Amino acid sequence: MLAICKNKTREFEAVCKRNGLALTIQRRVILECLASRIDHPTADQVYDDVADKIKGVSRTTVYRVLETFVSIGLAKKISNPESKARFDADTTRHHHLTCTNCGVVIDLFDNDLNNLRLPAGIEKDFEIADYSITFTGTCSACSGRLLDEKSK
Amino acid sequence: MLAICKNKTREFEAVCKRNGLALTIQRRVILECLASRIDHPTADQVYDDVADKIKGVSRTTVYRVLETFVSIGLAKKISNPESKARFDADTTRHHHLTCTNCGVVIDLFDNDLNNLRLPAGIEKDFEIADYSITFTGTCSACSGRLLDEKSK
DNA sequence: TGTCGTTTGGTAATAATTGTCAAGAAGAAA
DNA sequence: TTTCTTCTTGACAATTATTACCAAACGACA
Repeated sequence: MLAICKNKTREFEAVCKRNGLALTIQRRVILECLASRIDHPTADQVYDDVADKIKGVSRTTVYRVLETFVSIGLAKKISNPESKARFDADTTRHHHLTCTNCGVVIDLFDNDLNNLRLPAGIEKDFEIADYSITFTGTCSACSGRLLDEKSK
Repeated sequence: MLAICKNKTREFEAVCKRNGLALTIQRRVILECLASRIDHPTADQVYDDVADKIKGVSRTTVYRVLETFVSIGLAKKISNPESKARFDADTTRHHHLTCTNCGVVIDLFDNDLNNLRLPAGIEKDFEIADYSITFTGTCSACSGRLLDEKSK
């Protein structure tokens, strides 16, 4: 995890430089915060984290910086059925288990799923850059909770 | 398409009855509207459609009814990276091409993709109910547009 | 260190969604 | 079909999520 963060920091500096973006404290801390989490936080959740570390950060800045990260490829917005954006600093191909009960999003890494044979002929109408599979269902925490409620 | 709508209407009546829900004009029209579209509209887009057909519908009602449809299985919220919910009356397994430029969501039906071999051992920690693949990239309309802009 | 263009913070505005509650319709019973 | 009960809706207020704006502050480079 630490190694990942270190690499991410180096990537951050390189990508910012390449894109002519200043290395500000805000960008640095927001990236660190996002990269250290595996729970695909919303912008507001990132803000809550960051607010403890930088006195007086603005919510606006967090939203703006996250958007910047997406545009330069340092982060991704992940697909989810909620009506708010969730961010992920891991931009490599992987998939998600999302609990329809509590909304938690769990990463799923799987080599076979990363190398699907795509249906022939699509590329004519749509240039596919990447894909991600969203598995919907019930996480183990919610399974237990739901069973408990039924047994009452 | 008409046949699909007819089936959907029958399903609508059956499912409402089974769940003890009244067959109101609002629910009927909202379902018809959603089922007749293939573009995965947001709640507001559905509202715009429905507002023409029922005098004085409330936006609240549209949001509420769509949520009801999801809870009784007549519709799904589809996963997308935007910060608003999109709905789909087709609850059978299928996948989506979403354009990262304009946001359009195109259906993709493919037998192979519908029968993926899931990684072993997951089911212990997460009960998978279904899955859907989101392909991200550029739709043909945007490809053309982006090329045009470059050539200027 | 000074300059200059980039970024940020604060606030207001907008978009998306939800909560509340009285009035109005559906469905069952008579 | 009329009445009654309960489910739904509509109007409006309240939240939540996100964006726009602009003056002040900061980072990069000479």
